[in-house]
Amino acid sequence: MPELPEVETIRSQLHFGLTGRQIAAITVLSASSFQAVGVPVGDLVGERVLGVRRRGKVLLIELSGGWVVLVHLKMTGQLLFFDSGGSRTRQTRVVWEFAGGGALVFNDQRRFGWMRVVPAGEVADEALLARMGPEPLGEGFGADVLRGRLERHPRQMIKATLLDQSVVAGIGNIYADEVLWGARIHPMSPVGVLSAVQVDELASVVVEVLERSILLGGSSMRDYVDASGERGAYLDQAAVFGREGEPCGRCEEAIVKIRVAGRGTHLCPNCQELAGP
DNA sequence: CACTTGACCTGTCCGC
DNA sequence: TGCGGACAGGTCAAGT
Repeated sequence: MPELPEVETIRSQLHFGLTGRQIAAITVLSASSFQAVGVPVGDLVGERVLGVRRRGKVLLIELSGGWVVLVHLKMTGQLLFFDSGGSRTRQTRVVWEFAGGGALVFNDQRRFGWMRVVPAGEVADEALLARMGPEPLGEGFGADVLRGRLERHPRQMIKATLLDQSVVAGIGNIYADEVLWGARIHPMSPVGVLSAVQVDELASVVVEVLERSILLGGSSMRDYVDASGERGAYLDQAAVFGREGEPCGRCEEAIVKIRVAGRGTHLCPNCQELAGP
């Protein structure tokens, strides 16, 4: 569930809270949640946090000593920062404690998420990162870049393409639906039939929606909270996601929920017409 | 190649 | 009240 706006919200909080802290202990309560191949966990004790970056939905916690810890929250992961103390729950998988107090707590109900320790020089070799497409909020992203990425998948349904992290980084199920409503594109439209105007519109809506969500603290379905435990407010004003049966904000037609590419998909059947060849 | 299904997990919600 | 099943959705691997 955490997509780009949620991960970015956590990133900025952790960058502020963790930078400069020294690791005093790491406790792994679920082995599959903490992947450190060939790296004794004890080797990280004493290292300091240099900063926290983000690539798509992946967080990169940079440590002294040449380590980087990648974090993917998948659907139910939470990363909570405590300035002092730090409380655990039944879902707590990993706890970092810092010298002088404070803790980073990784909760993950379903254990799909992970923390992965990687030497800094090998971060670029991570397949997930190596394949990842452009950052939609990065410099240079725009209609031309998006068009270039979409051209590789002319027959694919646009929703499946937007969910493909190698096309554009950071978009998940919630924002794919929101963005397609904003651009008035049916999620099942083949990429190749979209007009130039539609692709232009899509590129600008992607940026608008993601930026607005960051301002609102992201989306909280059930599990997502930011690093201080707060829920996000984006879904309070979402256009279609989670609003099946409610009137479309543009035309009053009832929002419907269908299945596209194996995912629950929300759209307005009136203003998102299925483009055909 | 495009698309679907299943796996990875756990919790909630629905119908009977 | 209990119980089985569908569903939730990020990513990868395997199957159609």
